[in-house]
Amino acid sequence: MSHEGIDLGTSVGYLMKEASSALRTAMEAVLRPLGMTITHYSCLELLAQRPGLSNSELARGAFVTRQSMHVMLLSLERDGVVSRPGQPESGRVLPTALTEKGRAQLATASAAVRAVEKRMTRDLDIDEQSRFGFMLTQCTASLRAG
Amino acid sequence: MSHEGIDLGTSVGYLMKEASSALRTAMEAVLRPLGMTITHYSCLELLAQRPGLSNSELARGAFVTRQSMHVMLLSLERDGVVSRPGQPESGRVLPTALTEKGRAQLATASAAVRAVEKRMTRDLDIDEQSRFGFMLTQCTASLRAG
DNA sequence: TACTGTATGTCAGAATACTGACATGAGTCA
DNA sequence: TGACTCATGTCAGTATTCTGACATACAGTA
Repeated sequence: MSHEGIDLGTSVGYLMKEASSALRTAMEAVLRPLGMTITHYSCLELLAQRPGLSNSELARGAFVTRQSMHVMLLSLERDGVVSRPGQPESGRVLPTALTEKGRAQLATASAAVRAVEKRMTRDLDIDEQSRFGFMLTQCTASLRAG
Repeated sequence: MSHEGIDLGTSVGYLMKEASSALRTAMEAVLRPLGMTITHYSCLELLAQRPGLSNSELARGAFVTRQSMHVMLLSLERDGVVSRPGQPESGRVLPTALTEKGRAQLATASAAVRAVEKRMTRDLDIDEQSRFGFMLTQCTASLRAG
């Protein structure tokens, strides 16, 4: 009576978990010396590309709950890396912005993360990289479609 | 002065994080009704395929620390899902085995997870799936090579 | 207007995984 | 033999994220 389960060696799901775990480990390794976590970095990178993002929007972009992002923003605000208005302009949304200190922090971190990403895909040529990215996007869409 | 960072929309790293986050969410959604977490399920699946795995080996296979797996095994043992000898045969390694209850639990969970994985790759044909898996493996290897 | 549904910011507590540390056992090598 | 290195199981404490909950704000609709 053998278990008709998932062959971990060839399961795309397992391989994806393995790869993302390796990516996570590699990113933590380069961010730790900078005193940053992955969520910390993700938050800064998101704000650099789309300034004024709200707490909830940042949470979705960093793939954590808005509660988790909330505590992250509190500490980033305390450290003077980001700033938020005391009162919302309309509704409840508090748009967040990078400070100069935040931009400086991000510059270093972003270079380090770019190096990791480059290392990850070093065995894939341009066409393969774009094909790979497209497949990942397809997987994401299919999973979310339910 | 624009930020020369990572374009999140096309970054392979970001797309991978997005996909693995979607996979995680989908797996949690099907495992939660069964009263199982992803680590819980991973542990059972590993044991089904390679009976007698030690705590440390299970940890590596599930991509968590051996300390985390240790507390997981304690609760699985308490629930009668796995069993370990009271004393090691040699060294300090305690080989773990699934109980009948554990096998039953796994059968249900494994079917649910297989369905999720199938959904994830439903837009990829056989060749693309194998190509995708190979690319993931390459990424993992490159990241670990440092 | 009133109502419903959806989204937000925030607080509190629980669950989960992590880092640090220690002792034990096996293997290697001088 | 003894010293050294490495991997393991385990304990303790910390950190991070999550779930649950609440009040608030807006858009759409009857």
